[in-house]
Amino acid sequence: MKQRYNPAEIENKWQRYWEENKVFRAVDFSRKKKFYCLVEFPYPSGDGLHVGHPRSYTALDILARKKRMEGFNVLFPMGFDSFGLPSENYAIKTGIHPSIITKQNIDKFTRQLKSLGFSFDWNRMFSTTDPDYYKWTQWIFTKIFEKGLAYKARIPINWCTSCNIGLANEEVVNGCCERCGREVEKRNIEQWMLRITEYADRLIQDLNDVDFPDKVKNQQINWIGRSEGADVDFNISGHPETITVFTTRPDTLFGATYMVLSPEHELLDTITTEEYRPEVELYKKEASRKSDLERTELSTEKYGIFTGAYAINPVNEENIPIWVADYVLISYGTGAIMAVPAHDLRDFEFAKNFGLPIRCINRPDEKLAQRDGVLVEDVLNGNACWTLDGMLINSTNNKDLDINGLNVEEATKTVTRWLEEKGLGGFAVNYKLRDWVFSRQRYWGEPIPMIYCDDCDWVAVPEKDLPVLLPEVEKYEPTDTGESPLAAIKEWVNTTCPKCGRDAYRETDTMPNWAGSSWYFLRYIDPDNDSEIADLKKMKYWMPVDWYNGGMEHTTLHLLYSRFWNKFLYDCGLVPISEPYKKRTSHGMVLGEGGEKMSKSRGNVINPDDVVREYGADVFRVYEMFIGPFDQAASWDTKGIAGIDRFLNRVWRTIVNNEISDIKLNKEQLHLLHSTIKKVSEDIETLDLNTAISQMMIFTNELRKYKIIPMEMAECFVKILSPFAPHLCEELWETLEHTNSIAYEPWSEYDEELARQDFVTIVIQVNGKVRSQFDIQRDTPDPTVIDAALTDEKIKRYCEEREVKRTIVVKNRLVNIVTD
RNA sequence: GCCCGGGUGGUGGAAUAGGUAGACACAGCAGACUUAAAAUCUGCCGGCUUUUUAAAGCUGUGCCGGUUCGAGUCCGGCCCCGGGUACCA
Repeated sequence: MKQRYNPAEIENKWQRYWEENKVFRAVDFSRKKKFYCLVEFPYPSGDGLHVGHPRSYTALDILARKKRMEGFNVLFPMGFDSFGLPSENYAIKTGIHPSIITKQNIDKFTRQLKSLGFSFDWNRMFSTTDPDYYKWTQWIFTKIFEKGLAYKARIPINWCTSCNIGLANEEVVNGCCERCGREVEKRNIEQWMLRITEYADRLIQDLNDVDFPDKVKNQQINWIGRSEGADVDFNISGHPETITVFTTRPDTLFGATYMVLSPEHELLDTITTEEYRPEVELYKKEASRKSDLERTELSTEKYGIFTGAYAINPVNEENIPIWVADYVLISYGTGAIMAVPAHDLRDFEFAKNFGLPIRCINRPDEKLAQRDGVLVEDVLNGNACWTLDGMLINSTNNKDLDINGLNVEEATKTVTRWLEEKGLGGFAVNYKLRDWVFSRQRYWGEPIPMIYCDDCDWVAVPEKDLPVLLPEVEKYEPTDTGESPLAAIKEWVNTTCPKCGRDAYRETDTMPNWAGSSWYFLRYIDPDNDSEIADLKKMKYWMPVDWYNGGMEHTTLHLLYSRFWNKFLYDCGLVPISEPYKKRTSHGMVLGEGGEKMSKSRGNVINPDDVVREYGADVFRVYEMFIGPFDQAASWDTKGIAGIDRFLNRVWRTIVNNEISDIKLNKEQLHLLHSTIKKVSEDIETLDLNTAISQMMIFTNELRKYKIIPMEMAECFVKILSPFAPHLCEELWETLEHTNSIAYEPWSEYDEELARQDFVTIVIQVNGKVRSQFDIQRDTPDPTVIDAALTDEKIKRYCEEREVKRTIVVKNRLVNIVTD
């Protein structure tokens, strides 16, 4: 009589079996229905697998395994996103080539992943650093360039002085470098940019067609930050140029009392008068020195300088002073605003500081003002700011524009139309989303496949010359000029123009690590294709990804970028559908034992290898799923895992040590079995895996009470447990005298009728309080149930000397007796 | 500030559509087995109160109020925690 199973032994045995028999190969063009199940591939860090990784992989492995048993042809691939800084920084420290480190790390990850028994199709594995793969990453870039969506721009970018690297807006967290935490400053560098803004509207629109959590959709929509308004052209007194401003409130045009330019605005030098030039120059210098962090930190006190120039308000020809202030950003809208202090909080604050006029042109709606505790009088006098709806006043030029008496919406429409008619501006849309800074001045990334020729300008490297391989270098550090280490290799940099054959030089920037992950889901479909990114027919069979799970932290970066690339490829006719991911879910983080993030410095890191060694892979998998709701953060509990160890060993003992025979199931057994199959089947589809496991525990606790276990119960149960604990269940399946792998056994089915109970417990309430209960046949008619309730001994006591006014019956649940 | 989540026993968490709050598990306590320990098995386990035990009553899902026969669940106001975003005109 064995007390415990030996995980090491059976896990080894079955992992070998799966590999040798190619059990989890996905078959292209199989007649079965396809299911493409995807998890975000990892960056293979030197630390090895984190316990957070298996949370995502196990959940979708369970889903993938269930789908196979349900007859789907499942594609569940794995690969590695291996370009990036950690390997490069390690190379700088040790002088070992990043490719060697990367290879070691991938080997380690692969071994760890295999030890957990995930049903990946390892045959399709690749790494973004494989030249066979990044050839096509580069090729896609050349397509983007050819379509005019990649361009070089000399713009102020975020520069981390510690990493010596340009950062995308998305990599700057609170004005600091996402990686090292160092403050970020501004620096002008020529960068390759991708016009993701061109796709902004579609990236919002098409969210309607996909099954993503609202949280994810909202975050993407907010990140893209579409806002509608109007562009308005202002003439400048004494200058031929005009300054265009973007406003979401064209209705407030009559309330504009000054204008503000960003310190980086191109017309600032032109319009500044001699008298104010020294001050403005000084202010510009100060502003350029400030980092984004400082700019936002100083946000409490708005500060600016008068330029001496005046703009002419197009609606009423009024001269308004032009100021410069860094609360106006060059990177949004036109870098210039019209200031309406009476109806914009920032302008109000600024006007207060500098004694600029505040002119109310919108009488607040009484109800709204009352709700917000604002006195209408104060707004009318310019002593308070009102940004909400109301009735327009003081808003006519006494000629062709009069919006007095209108509300905000009506006035906005009227003014916008007027601007369009007069040729002074009109409807405009702006986005918070910026174009994607695609250049990195680093070594360990895909070389951007571009060649510069004095005669032909930038020319894309032709397909036949791809990939542009990373050359060997001696030093991996970026140069002090901020250029990539590649710039120092003259024989690599100097080349000839693919167009005209004259001397030319290569781009030395490399791609960001978001590049390789922007299309990897396509490559899994056809990983060995050496003539195109992937075969269109195969993509038509497999795409879209049916279910994509990943971290919440990738919502605004990876998820948006890869949707963008896929849409671009779709527009080129290279992929079959516009939205790559049909359904998206996100897993919560796995925290350390105290609820804190796991980190070496805290010394609370759990190593999956240790857990597998002590308890086995199946216990590890089931524990990670039992730990809490899948989409929420969960903290590791070393004691909690013991409960799962007990559970799986109980399952083992129950089936191995008991008599199992082909006997008929009684009513309770039928109900237990069918309700369990139902619960587990449904919960897997919603990734409520903790409650699925809980139900299987209830089932096991019942089953082990039996003297003789019916074969049907044993078999059905082992099948539904098998996605969770695949090694154990393969072994048990063999014990139950089956010779095939359980992986493709048909999923246990349930009968809706049998899953329901024959007898139900009816609770009796008196005036809403539970007083008694009784069992009765399911679906007993109401009058019978009421009768039974009223004749209940305890209830009789409660109802003595009281009149029963009303009875409420909830079918199969309760009776509530209302007395006076 | 704005946009999302979330506050349930000592702990992780359950609770379909407004219908028995605390499933399942961890920890704890008591017991069985054992020379002993581990493992395993059995029972108890929100708080307060009453009782002779079996039991019974009250109270209880962040706080205050409301709707309802009935609220963890719905509505209004507030507090706290987590995530995202931040002068976006």
